[in-house]
Amino acid sequence: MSAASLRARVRAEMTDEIKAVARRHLAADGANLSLRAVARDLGMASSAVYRYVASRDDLLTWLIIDAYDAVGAAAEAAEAAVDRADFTGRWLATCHAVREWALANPHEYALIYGSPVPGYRAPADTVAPATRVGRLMGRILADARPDPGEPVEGPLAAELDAVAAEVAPGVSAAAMGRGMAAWIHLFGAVSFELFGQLANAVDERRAFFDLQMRGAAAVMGLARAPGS
Amino acid sequence: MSAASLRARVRAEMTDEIKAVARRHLAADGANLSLRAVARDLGMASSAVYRYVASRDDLLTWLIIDAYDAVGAAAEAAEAAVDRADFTGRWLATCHAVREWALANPHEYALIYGSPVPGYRAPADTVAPATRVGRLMGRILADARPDPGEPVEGPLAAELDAVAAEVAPGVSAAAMGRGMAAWIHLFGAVSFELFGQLANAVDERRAFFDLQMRGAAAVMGLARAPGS
DNA sequence: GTCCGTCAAGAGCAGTGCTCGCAATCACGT
DNA sequence: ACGTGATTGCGAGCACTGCTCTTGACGGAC
Repeated sequence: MSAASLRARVRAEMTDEIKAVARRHLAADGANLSLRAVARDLGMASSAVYRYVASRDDLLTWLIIDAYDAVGAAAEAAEAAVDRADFTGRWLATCHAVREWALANPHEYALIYGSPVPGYRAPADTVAPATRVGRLMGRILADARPDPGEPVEGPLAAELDAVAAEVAPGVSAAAMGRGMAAWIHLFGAVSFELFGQLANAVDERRAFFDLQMRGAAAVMGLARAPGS
Repeated sequence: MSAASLRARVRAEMTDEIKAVARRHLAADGANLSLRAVARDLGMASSAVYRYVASRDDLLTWLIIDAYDAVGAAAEAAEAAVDRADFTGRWLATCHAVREWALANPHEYALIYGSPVPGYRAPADTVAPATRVGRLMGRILADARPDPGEPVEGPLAAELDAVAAEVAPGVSAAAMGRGMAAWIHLFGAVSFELFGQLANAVDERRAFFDLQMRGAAAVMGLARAPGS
């Protein structure tokens, strides 16, 4: 009948359902989700889900890939809504989108940007989606044509050039280094806020984050946003 | 006999021994250390260690406090060895000390700067040791008397002033904001390196980190290190 | 010398990831 | 149209976890 056999289609639906329930459990209980519990929620024996999921780590990998895709999509959507010439605006839209997604999905954020879960080794499937936000930032940086700055010395220069060639063509090694500083700054700020390092220090979370990311934009050498 | 009764002394020794074994297990297996396993290593029944440890979370809290103290001590020792007038040098010494401690004790680092372990709520005892590295950075910043910069607006300014009053007296809100940017940058960079976000991007880890932290020093407004 | 606090042990509960054999079912190829 | 074989689900079971409770024994304090 269909291109995919009925069996395969039912199987795909089943795996989707497992993923959905697992994501719900992840949101509720964090990374210590239990296969047995999702099996219970699905109304079937724990051993039955092993027909679809190779292991608990396998299930986590699915969720990790989905999470990377979700932040990436959120960031891209927010960035796309900004005037292409407003580089700082594009950068800030990206930052706030990432932060808001993280606040809305804290456990999923922790899954991808927190400490690796013990005994878990990230398979190769996860590296491609993981680069999505970085690539978006690279595009902004390349469009902004930042000041090349003083040349970087040593073997590091070649590596930064390689990174630039991959995500931000035409950007110098030094500017790429500053771009990665902003990248680190972004996820560092979100992680600190989410993981509680800002407790008892700053309550104006959004304003603080905004200040931080504007500073990062300046370091990167993005043009000042129109009307700010 | 002694000031502390014999009972209390034996008890203290026992808890120290438990902590030591637990730290060994943490280093080997990560945050999913099991009380039963450390009990086995100690040659006693799992139920016996509950005489000394209230719960697994309690044990984790001990290790967290120790870890905060250990990074703090490592950073302070490295920073103390640098000429007081060389602010950038003091900053870089702090950064590299933190990074090297983290590389040597990855699981302990993950415990304190990674995602919070699921279901674990950090007790109040952990907040004091947690500020140790931040306070050290504050002292460097205050000594460097950075440019006040443009005033920060809104309620955030008061919060930044309060933070400055606590860790870096005499520093303006804007400069404090830049100092916190460096703070975030430091731990963001270490976390990214340790948690695998730099994989397939940069191999010259130390040189990259050094470049990043020199950039952070510049952003903070520290004086350029003598002879660099 | 008795007494009571402290300690360690064992059994047990509820939960986990994961495996394996058995039974049923149901889409598919002939 | 039908037999069949792959696919699915189940239950029992293993080894493990955190944690509780009871029981027995040791030993310092009075």
